[in-house]
Amino acid sequence: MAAVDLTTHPGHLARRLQQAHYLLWNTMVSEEITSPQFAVLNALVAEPGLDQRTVGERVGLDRSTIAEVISRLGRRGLLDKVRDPQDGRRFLLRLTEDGVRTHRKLTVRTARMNQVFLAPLSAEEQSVFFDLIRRVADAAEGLRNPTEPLVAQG
Amino acid sequence: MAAVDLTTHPGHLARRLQQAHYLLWNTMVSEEITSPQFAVLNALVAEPGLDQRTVGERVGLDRSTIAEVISRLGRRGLLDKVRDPQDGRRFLLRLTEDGVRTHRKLTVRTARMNQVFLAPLSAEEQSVFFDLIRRVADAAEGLRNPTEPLVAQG
DNA sequence: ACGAATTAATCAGGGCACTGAGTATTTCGG
DNA sequence: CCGAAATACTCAGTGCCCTGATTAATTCGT
Repeated sequence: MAAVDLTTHPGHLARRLQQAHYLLWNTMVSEEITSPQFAVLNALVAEPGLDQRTVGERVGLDRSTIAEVISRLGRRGLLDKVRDPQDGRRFLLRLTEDGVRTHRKLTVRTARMNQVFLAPLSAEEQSVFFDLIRRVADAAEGLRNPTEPLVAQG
Repeated sequence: MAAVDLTTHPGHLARRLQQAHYLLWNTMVSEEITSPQFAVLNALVAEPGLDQRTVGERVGLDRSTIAEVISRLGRRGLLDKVRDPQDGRRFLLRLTEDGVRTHRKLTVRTARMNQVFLAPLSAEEQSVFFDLIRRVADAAEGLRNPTEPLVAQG
């Protein structure tokens, strides 16, 4: 009797959206490389030689998850991991030839997939879609991440 | 050099949105009961006596995941599982007293959390947010789910 | 009535995501 | 210089999410 309507719950919608994306990715992009894995490849194309923690920060994966993802990409021979001679705690990451090739190939397919995924929305709606999700996600991230006391000094 | 901008990738945004939601849920709603678990409780408040597969359908969880979630809720004593006397393949699910109480308690907290989560958006923006996400998710689901050949027989 | 197809649930296996605890290395304070 | 704090990474544990294969029960066609 006191059941709520989940279609007005942003968390439920976010989960369903991600599931839908997962499915489409699998059929249109790759069954081997996942979307988070592609995000890591992409980060290392943009900034080769990043360490593990920073890559995680760039793509939004915590320390444990990024370790697993990188381990899988390493096993597939898509990236190399070398200890930083300057700082023995860090591992520096760099794509292999194969990693770069894979990233290039998937970039094309991903673009196609995004078009299909967003096809139900007009161009303006797509911009709004990005804007609204980004604002909600950023704000919620900010709640957890006290980015300095936020004082307006001056 | 050929790196793409992930903030224009709906899949990446969907993942970040869900992560943000996960965090907020943990701090504002419950550390014990997860959002998918709440969805299952909610489905059984609306329709007591559903079988496992149907609950999964209602909340958007596949056969394997729904089995795990239900097993956890059962272990916590929030629902009962009895074999359907009419059809020995099915298990009929029903919340316990404790399950109903838990659902009621979390319903209140969830509403509060949704307000905080959506606070960055105006009321109209929130409607648009729901509408756009729902349309994209539904369309993508439809791609995978050929809802009958769609013939207009006359 | 009886074998074949269908259906509900389970199991094995891979991947994502988080927390808390532990290890190794560097940095900082006295 | 040396011990304490900070930092990068690893490990153990829990939970979500999917696929493909298997098992048990029902239904359907002949």
